Amino acid sequence: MHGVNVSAVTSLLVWEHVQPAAARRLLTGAVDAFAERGFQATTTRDIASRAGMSPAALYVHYPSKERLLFEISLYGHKAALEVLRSADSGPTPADRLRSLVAAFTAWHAEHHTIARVVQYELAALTPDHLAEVATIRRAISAQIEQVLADGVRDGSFAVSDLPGTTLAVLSLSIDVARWYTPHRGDPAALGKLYADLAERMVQA
Amino acid sequence: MHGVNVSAVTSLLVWEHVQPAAARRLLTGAVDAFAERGFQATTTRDIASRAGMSPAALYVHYPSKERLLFEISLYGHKAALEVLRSADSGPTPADRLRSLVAAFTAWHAEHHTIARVVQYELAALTPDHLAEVATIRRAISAQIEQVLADGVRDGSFAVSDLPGTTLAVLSLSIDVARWYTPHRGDPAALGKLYADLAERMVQA
DNA sequence: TCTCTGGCTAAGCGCTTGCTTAGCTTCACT
DNA sequence: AGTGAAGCTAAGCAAGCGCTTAGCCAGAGA
Repeated sequence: MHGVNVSAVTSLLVWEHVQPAAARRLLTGAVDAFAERGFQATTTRDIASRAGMSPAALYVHYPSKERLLFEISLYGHKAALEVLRSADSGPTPADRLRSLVAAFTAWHAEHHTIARVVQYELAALTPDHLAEVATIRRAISAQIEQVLADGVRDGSFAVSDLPGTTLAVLSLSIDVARWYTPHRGDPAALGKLYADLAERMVQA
Repeated sequence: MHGVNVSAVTSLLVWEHVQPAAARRLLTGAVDAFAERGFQATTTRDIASRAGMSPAALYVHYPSKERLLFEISLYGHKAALEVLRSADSGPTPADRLRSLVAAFTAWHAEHHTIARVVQYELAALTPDHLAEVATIRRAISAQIEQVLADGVRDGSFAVSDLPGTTLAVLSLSIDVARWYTPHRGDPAALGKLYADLAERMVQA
């Protein structure tokens, strides 16, 4: 019933590290299902059938449905943080901010199914798993806050409320995961627009 | 088990039009539960027990769990649009934008439980109910887009991508529903901050 | 006083859920 | 050829789901 679709094809590269292939098919199926319907509305039978397997096969590779969610959420958070870390470059705070926002926004558009799970399914994680993921989330916002602080210090940014503005900049990119679909334009172009808007939000 | 809490107290004024009182208690219980766990993870038994009733009592007042969601979502959307309409005033587009963003943001903070249901539970509505709510959503974004267009026309705003910027301004406020909790500060102060940020995003 | 209506509960129905069990097949390695 | 592990399926279990049924009770109207 479920053939190879665009999302599964892109995911092939993203989830290359997941072995064996059957475990990866279950995982990409779960990403699509969780993004589409949410964790609670997704059944293990749905996930298994997207991977072309019987329901029981899921438990050969993952001990529970929640563990599948955690695997996705953890990797997604790590990927998002990595995107920010490698984008944080440029001669001035303004350049760095533009680069950060462009990359973070484009990632949320490009990987909007993963991003949807990362941003909106936290409540379904166990307390332990949530705590692990929360650590990465703090690192993500710290990355933005640092650039804003650097810009304030050298006088290129005028920010009255640093934590509040950090959250606002993050919100801009994160909310992309809520509404983005491929027909809404090129992720890179969206990233440029948002980089522009973010810069104007803070520049002195 | 569930006593009168802050949320229920505030909701008393908001949901005054829902009669009889038992139907209102079910509705406010559902708002809290849906906001906390999401629609799919909320059971009719949970909603009923928050209202201090047996599970079957829910069906005396509402024909289904989805109908309860629709009632909340429809009223929430209407309230959000009303907030925007009555805030759209001021001599210049910049004044109007500031007023709109401040009010819309403060509403999402003040009524963050309702807002959470409004913004993040659309997928659980039936197609018919979703269509009805989508009409209001279009009116909401049209309200923002109009002010931006007016500012562009009189030269006070510089906006390269009107629909994209409209969406970004909306995102700023909407995402508040995702992270806001009462200990994160005064809704009005947050509204002022966001009004400031939005104005800077677009001003020429 | 009797009856009707609105609001409620106890019990439970049919179904779906996450997950388990038992067992089959394939295949690398000896 | 024989063995063990890995990967899978058919079948099904206990629990929980949304919702229904049957009936109780208080209070208003005749």
